[in-house]
Amino acid sequence: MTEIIEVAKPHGHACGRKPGENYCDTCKVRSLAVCAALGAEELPELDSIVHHTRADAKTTFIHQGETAESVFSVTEGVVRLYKLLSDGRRQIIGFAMPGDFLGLALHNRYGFSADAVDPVGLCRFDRRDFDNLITAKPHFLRRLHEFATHELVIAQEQMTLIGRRSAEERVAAFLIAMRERWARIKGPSVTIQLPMQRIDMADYLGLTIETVSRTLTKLARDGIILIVPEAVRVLDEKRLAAIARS
Amino acid sequence: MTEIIEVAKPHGHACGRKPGENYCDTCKVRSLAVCAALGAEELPELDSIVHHTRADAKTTFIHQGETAESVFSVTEGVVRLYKLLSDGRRQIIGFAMPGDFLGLALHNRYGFSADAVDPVGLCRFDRRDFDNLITAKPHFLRRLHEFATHELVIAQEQMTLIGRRSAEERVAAFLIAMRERWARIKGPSVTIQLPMQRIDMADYLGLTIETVSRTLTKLARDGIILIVPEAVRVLDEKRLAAIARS
DNA sequence: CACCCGATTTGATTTAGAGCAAGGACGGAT
DNA sequence: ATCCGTCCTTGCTCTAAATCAAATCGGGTG
Repeated sequence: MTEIIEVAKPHGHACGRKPGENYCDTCKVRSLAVCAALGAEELPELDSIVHHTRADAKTTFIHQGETAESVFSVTEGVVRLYKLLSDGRRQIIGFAMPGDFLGLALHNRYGFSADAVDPVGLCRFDRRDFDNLITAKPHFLRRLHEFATHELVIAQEQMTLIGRRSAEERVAAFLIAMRERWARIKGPSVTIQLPMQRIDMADYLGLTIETVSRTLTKLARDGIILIVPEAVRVLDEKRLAAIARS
Repeated sequence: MTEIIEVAKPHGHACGRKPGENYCDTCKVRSLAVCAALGAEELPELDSIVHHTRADAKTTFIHQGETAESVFSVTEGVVRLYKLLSDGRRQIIGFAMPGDFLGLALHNRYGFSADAVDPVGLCRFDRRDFDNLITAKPHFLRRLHEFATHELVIAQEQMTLIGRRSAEERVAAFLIAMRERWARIKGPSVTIQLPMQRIDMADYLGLTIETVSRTLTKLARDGIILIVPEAVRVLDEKRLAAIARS
């Protein structure tokens, strides 16, 4: 029942805030997020409808089937998005990271649930407000559309991964994808942060926790990676990529 | 090497065509397609950039990896969209039917191939022209974005289907999905047209041809469906839905 | 009509990964 | 330091679906 915590704003919108003084100005992930479509002069408009919130690790802040009243942009931390079947089987449809937008794939109700893997920072938008912004700013809609088509590309690649590739290929491809995503946010590194649990990787890759564990162990035994807490270190980039490419 | 055939237009755009006289006016699937976003007075603009084409059964008209110079709207027939791995494994990422749009999930190059399952009618647009139209008409972009988010919802459901459901559940869900799609186009029917081959269903569902065949045979033996050439007849809707729902 | 060829079905066997059951590692609470 | 709970790993067994191998069906063609 834990819900997300709405962070109080030091300056209300209607108060005497000086022009240019807003959160979005100093946002570290603005250039990655949908917000990058808006110029500096438009930021106050964005700032006036954004609600800065946080979600504690392990809390669910989007519930599959509920009326979709908000959309979110992730500023910090990692979110897992998943679908649940009636008998408890789960498919993780994606991990959202800083700069990612949540709320593309929805109609009136959320088609998935979302929870914080670690402590997460979010910009929440009322769907109505967000819709008005889209209508007023076609270039913003365009950016959103680019995000949607990019998500679609990722989803189709994931279908191929799950439908046609072996456990080892899936795990290797996952590691490389995570590495590239972190690189965009934090810059390149041989250490791939994996804040999610093994079961999350399994539910993302259409495998079981045991298979993921065994596969990582095998990659480590083969000298391709080194398993460390919350991460893996890449030892043999070439071979890892070769496995992922199939 | 067979390429799509560009159909000659009886009226060139620059010629003395009377206002209101264009293909889109009489298009049977306009209300289903992206084109529905444009009012009657805007149709000539659409008509001026559309190229009516056909693709014979079995011909490939989008090649994965090639520069994406066109986007398409399907007016007739069924198209299979797929990704190929270097060793020949194939994942069909979707079947496009009349009203569907091809060209959402692309950047500079096509990320998938497409070929005609049966004879297909297509509206082809030059990407540049299409882009100009989008820029000029925000409501058209909006419609396109709705198509993209809808595709994304479908893709995420497919991920769940492939990643977490049994062969029988996959086949049952596929049959029901096909039935609903035909219903939108042609109206409801107990006969589900299946113009694609077993191997296409298999590659769509992440299974093998033998498993698809056996599963259909089992559904038929259980009195849930009747297998007929190019289609199946639904005999027990309730049980079919129950299997698909999991 | 007989033949051919591709698609599909069916049967027999194998296997990748699932499922089950212990251990082990690690972090937080007492 | 010890206990406890969660997560992760490992070993063993089982099974759903893959793979291999024939039939069988059906539509076109000479």
